Amino acid sequence: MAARKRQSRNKASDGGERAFLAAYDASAFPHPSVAVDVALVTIVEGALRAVLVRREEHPAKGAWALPGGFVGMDESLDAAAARVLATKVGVEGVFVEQLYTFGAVKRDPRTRVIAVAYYALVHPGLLERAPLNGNTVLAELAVPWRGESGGDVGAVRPEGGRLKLAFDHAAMLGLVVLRLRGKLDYAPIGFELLPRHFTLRQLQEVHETILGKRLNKDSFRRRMLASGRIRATGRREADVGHRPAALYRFARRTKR
Amino acid sequence: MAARKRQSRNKASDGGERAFLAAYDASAFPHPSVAVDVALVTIVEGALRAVLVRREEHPAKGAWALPGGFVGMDESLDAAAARVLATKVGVEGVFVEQLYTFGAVKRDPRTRVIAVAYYALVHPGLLERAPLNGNTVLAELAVPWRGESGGDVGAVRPEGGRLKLAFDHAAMLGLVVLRLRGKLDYAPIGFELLPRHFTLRQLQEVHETILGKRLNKDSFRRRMLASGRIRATGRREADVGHRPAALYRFARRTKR
DNA sequence: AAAATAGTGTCTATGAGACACTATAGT
DNA sequence: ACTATAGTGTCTCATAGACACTATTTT
Repeated sequence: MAARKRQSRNKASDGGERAFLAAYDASAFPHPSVAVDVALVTIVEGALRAVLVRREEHPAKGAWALPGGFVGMDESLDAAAARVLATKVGVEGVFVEQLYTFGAVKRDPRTRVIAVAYYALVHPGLLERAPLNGNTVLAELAVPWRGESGGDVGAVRPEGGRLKLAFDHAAMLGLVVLRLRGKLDYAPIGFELLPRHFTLRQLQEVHETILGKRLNKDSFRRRMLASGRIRATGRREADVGHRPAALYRFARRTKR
Repeated sequence: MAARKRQSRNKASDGGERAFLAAYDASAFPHPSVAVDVALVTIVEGALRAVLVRREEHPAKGAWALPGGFVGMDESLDAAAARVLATKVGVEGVFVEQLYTFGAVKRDPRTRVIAVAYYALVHPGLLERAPLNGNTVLAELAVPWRGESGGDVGAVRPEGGRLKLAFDHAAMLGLVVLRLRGKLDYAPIGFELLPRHFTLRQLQEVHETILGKRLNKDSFRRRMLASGRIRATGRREADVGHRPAALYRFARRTKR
């Protein structure tokens, strides 16, 4: 396919199938750019946070954006998302899932850019080596709606101060929260935000943070223990100033 | 990083924003093609069906594909999906929702094509004027898995005979079924597949078809009546050979 | 011993499934 | 009158929420 592109650039071409295939030459008519934007989400101090990068160039210069990049011609979308995480945030091997594709014509003023949004979940301990300097911040998410209403989600500096979000990234973050809330009960989302061993209390706090509401302790314990998705490690937490809780780990298989 | 490409094209250039914007010239480096593929789904005789079109050209010539088309430079993704439905199937104003974006490098052998998959729901009565000739068929979906396992979904001619699906369209249809099953209880999906007025029995049959399993009649009635999403019209069905059922209609607002 | 949270047992409210029964159309 | 399905009433079972109580660690 790449070989055929040469023909239209060096306008040598004839009839038959070769001509047909040349019609699909990528440069024969204009194509949109395709980018991936990845919301790398974690939980710190009982609040959802996401990595944002300040834009140093036009458009939306000075605004804050999700880490992103253009999709290479020989790179799958999933691979592009993983590359963005690895090169821009220094994170690898974490949970990543495609979210939604944003394709409004004017979403990027410079040219047509179709953005495939992804989200990734990570335990905050894994972000310690991430380059959180002046250009990159682990912003706290401000969700101005309850339940599964949906809508834009804002970003605030941990020490305070609202961040202006670039393009449609407030909508992307809104969809991330909506997706997390929707899938929390069905998919192993909570575990991705915790260290390998965790207590039921920690897991409940993660669920409460994602859902934005308090949960019943007794019912939560029963549901989790009955779900078959967690397994006791036999160990307990230490140095906690009260009765130590049992430590659990995520069990890959849902045994039914 | 893309800023460096500017010299390759418009070599007349100065500092400042103009030069910067020129760097994003769409033809400065190769872009993938972006297409939309739309699964137009309906229910006939207790089975899910989708419109498929036979490919008359390479690649995958002779195989059956979802109606699709390339996204125009001045056309949003949603608009492209609506255009495909209108021009290729003659259907307008129906429920359409984005599903997933398929971006494997080799999914289309001719060149790089990223496909944004959509699904649409329609009552079969609306397809009567659709061009269902030799090139277009309303294929029955064959779901080889239960529940929410997921996986490829096949297509069968209504009169029998398996259809070979082009590209990754079996995976797209699989995701459609998975999405329908997942959203059935939360979103107004069932109503889109029924005429304006319907009986509870018809609604239950739609749910059973989507879920691929039988439902409890009593519980289904109670759930639907308590959901606040349907409203009695006061009318009843006629000419049914037994006690006629009350007709309901979809109530837009969920009153809680 | 005091403080603090972990963990258990039990009661209640709610909703799904099951079943029996009554209602009402066409034939 | 018969048939077939609509629609109602009630019982049971499973699960979530609420509450009371016991257990176990650090200070």
